[in-house]
Amino acid sequence: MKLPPSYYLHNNVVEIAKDLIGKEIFTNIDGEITSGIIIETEAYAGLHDQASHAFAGRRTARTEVMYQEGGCAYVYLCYGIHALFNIVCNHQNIPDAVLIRGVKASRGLEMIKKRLNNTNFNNGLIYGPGRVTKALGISVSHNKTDLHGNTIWLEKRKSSTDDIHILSTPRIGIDYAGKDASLHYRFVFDPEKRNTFTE
DNA sequence: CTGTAGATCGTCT
DNA sequence: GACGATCTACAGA
Repeated sequence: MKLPPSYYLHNNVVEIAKDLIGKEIFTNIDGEITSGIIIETEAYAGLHDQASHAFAGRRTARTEVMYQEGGCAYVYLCYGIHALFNIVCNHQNIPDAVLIRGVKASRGLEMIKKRLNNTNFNNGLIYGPGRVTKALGISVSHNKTDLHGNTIWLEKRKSSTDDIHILSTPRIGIDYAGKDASLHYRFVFDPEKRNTFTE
């Protein structure tokens, strides 16, 4: 049920970001398997998106991962404290990525609680890119991890998500992006319908 | 409940 | 040398 390599090669990263809502992300950290169902994402459309680290072809040691073929992880440190997890998309040399901003805890609940220090568990609803990585045990050391391996991977679920319940809004915390700051590149599963995610 | 200061460090100028 | 795809705690109302 893992998402196939071709899934990440689609040339419209905005559609991928939307489609990722409802997929399940797994991590195996030191033998501890935890997972969460994706409920919030943001698309970063590489070359033509001022909000993207790779805007206008910026190519540095940090952004190099984004130019790899879709299907690997881009994890970087934000504000000196938080690891932010992105899924690299599209073909080689096209630096598209999707930021995972929220999940609903699914497998390994006790471990997830422990990682979150038993605070803000909120019935398993985890909002905020920094908290998602904390809950799943993802750190900057997982940068460039191949998403088809056995450390971090994504799976399809039986019940697909109904598009009607996916809302789009502008992205968060990117005021520096000028006109692109108003693009509806953020996708959220309707908070009022989130109970349909119950197993 | 709303608003804001402080934490903390890699990355780019 | 400045700042960020953030989060938390705490102050004040």
